[in-house]
Amino acid sequence: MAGRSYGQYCGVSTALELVGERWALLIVRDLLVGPRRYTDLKQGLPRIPTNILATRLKELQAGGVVRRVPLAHCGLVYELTAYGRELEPIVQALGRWGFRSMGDPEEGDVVTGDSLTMALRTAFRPEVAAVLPPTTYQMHVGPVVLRARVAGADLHVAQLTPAAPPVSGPVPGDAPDLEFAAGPGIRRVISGELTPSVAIGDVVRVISGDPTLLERFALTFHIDPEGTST
Amino acid sequence: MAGRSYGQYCGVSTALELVGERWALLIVRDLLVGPRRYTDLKQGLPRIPTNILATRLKELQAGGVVRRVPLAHCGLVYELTAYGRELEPIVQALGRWGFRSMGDPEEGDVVTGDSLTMALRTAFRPEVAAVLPPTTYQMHVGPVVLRARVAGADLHVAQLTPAAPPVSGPVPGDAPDLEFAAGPGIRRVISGELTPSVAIGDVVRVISGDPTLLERFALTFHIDPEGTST
DNA sequence: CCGGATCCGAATCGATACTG
DNA sequence: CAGTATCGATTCGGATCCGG
Repeated sequence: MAGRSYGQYCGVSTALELVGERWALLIVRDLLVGPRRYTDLKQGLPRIPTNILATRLKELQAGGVVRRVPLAHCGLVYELTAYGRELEPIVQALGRWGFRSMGDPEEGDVVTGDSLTMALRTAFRPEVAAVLPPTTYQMHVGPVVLRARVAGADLHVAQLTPAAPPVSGPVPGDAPDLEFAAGPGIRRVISGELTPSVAIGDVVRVISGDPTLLERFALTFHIDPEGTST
Repeated sequence: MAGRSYGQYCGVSTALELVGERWALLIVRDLLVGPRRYTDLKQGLPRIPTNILATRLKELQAGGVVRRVPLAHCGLVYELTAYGRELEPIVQALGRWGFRSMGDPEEGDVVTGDSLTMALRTAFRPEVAAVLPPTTYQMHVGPVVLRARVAGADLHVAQLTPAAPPVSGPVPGDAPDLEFAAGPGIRRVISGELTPSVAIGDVVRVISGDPTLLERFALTFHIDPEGTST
């Protein structure tokens, strides 16, 4: 194993030995949304080989980043330790930094519920949201359906995607103020390259609610492609 | 190349495709200190295979992170683009996060001038330094010699290590207020596990100047091992 | 010396299949 | 559901070599 070490006594190289291997930070990204079972992770990372996932989870446990928690009645989940959760600002900063290098999606690229949830949390501007009225957005991106409830400086994202609708009553929470389906171009709305009004009908299709609320959405969720916001 | 893609349309995976490969962020770390020539990078990353270094530099250029700059009279240097420099807070955050997992150095681990320079910049607390008198520290860690000049909220680190001493006059700048040699245990001073007075004679050997200035050093450069500071 | 390119064995990764 | 096992395709690591 000495061959895998960077051979430096340094915080950065130590960090990279813990979470710098291929796929590791994407596993962390998904676990930042919540505890996940092995199968959930595999589904959220469609291209990860199963043996790599198993190996990474063992390494992350050995590094004190992830914990394996047997569930009461069925199966088990992986969850981040407190130490692992401290990676959230780093993962978000990486997401912000990588944001402006995302071109258009490659053939076969997917958007997952967890990645979109983290993207929303990354783009969320609490100080802007705080001065806007509480709003619930429901968005469809490909097969993913998310509900983002913004109230004051707080954001709560729920994934409705693979959930079988409960027999009685609609989805949890109140009805969304705005429901829309977005293509990949939603990225340009988040970055401000595209104004919401232009986006409507092009990359955004409003399903229900007041279309002008898309403006509020763009104010609430924003990533400046120039690094001005750090 | 499609086999190397994470297959996700997401800022984090995009970032990891740019700087997530092995060694890439350590190259960035060294370039954050300043432009470096190929040979400098190779020396600062003693364990990197030369073909990997060449490959990474090409990939980082293709990603717009690094630029290749021919020098006027001799050779050329690599330097970060503006986009690459935006990785500084991320590299620092990784260094802070990894800091508390650094055990004692493994056999063969090295400390380089660039890694120590970044470590100092990472541990530097401008708001604390601002209320302390200007101070110049000169530290020896293994073969590395660094001079850190703290003035108000500003820090300037110079590497004296491999520099042939100029024929006339001493090293640049004024004489250090405190000069000391530190072992790996200096880490415990930075983290506050060890008080400066205890450290003296154990992990720190004062060469010249007032030994009580080590206290000021520990106040100026500090990384809280608990994630309280984020 | 600087800035790599080349070659080769060892380790890892990726894809698929299989099991308790 | 939660992984192992297997195996070819890549990549990594170490060393050497080469043109300026």
